[in-house]
Amino acid sequence: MAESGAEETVSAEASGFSDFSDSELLGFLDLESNQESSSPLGTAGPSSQLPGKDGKDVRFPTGKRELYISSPLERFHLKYLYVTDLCTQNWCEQQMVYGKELPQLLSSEKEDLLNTGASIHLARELEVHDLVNVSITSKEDAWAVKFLNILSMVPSLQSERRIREFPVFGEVNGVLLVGVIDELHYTDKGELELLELKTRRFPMPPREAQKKKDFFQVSLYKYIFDAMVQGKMTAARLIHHTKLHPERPLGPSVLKHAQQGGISVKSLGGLMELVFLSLTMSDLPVIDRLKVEYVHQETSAVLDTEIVPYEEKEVQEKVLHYLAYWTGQRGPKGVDIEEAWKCRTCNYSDICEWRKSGRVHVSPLEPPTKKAK
DNA sequence: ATTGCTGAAGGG
Repeated sequence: MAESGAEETVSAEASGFSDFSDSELLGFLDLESNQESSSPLGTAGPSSQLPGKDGKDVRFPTGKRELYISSPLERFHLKYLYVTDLCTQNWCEQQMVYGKELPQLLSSEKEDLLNTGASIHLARELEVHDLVNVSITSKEDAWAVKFLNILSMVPSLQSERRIREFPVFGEVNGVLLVGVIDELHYTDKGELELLELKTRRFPMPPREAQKKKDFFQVSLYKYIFDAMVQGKMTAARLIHHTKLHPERPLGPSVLKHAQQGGISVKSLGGLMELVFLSLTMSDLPVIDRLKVEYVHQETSAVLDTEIVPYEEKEVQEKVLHYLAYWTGQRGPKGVDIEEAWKCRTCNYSDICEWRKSGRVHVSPLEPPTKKAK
């Protein structure tokens, strides 16, 4: 489906905004907007509820020796978390923490692995839409681009096309989570299916720990996506978390591309309202099927395909547990002894406090145990 | 502004 869209590159003015890189806007390729597409019968999945009304400002007594230990969320100056933060946390929470504290370079071997995976993903993305560079100079611009992408993708999905890299965001237990869904499409049975592609260096199926993490990832995407289409995420809550300024003028490049996409907005606030209308009024169902596909990087051979059972309670429990670390209700936890093998490939095993605490006592340098047959 | 700030995922 190689549709040629307006391809355009706007180079970023190097005007002191080195902190902001260009953002990418998807080409608006489907302005015919076939809104008459039959709405697939959403086989009503388990209704997701977002707990945590939050909004309660905790007051710290100004009294004498009230010590306030800031939460990791505050210490790292994070207004929100990525879905993949929680997934890394699922792999090893302690490793995730070190990754935030010491974002050192990965080993080049690991870097190659990740880059190869990223380029395979990019190639797939380009199969369904073009990319357009948009100059941005503020976080409002960055979010506006994200919203414009959603506005272009929703109709595309509803006219039976697959969409890739769909942005999601949602409030869970008072914390904003942000992520990107790899792919969404309708199956021939009319079910809305989420597909997560995982590429692998070696032509072997994933082990249990890997699957557990990936299953959690897609389940969390569904949790957030469902809440979005059910109108549970509001502009007000998003603004609350991100501290976005809805009335701050958008940059010229963003405005230009909005116009080219047939969207007339002047402010971020107006754009946000459009997005929430689009999400809730487009007859989008909740996600019916979660699929993870493992593919060999070199040969593209499919190594494993998994249909993930969605257990809403388990997802909620896990998220609650992970967020308890972030909100300072508990300290970080490393892997259990059975998963000490993960330490072998961890960059932080030398300095790992969890290991020093003796909870894991398998040396990462220890040779693999030979299995006598 | 005194107090600032983030492409997400990439794979194991």
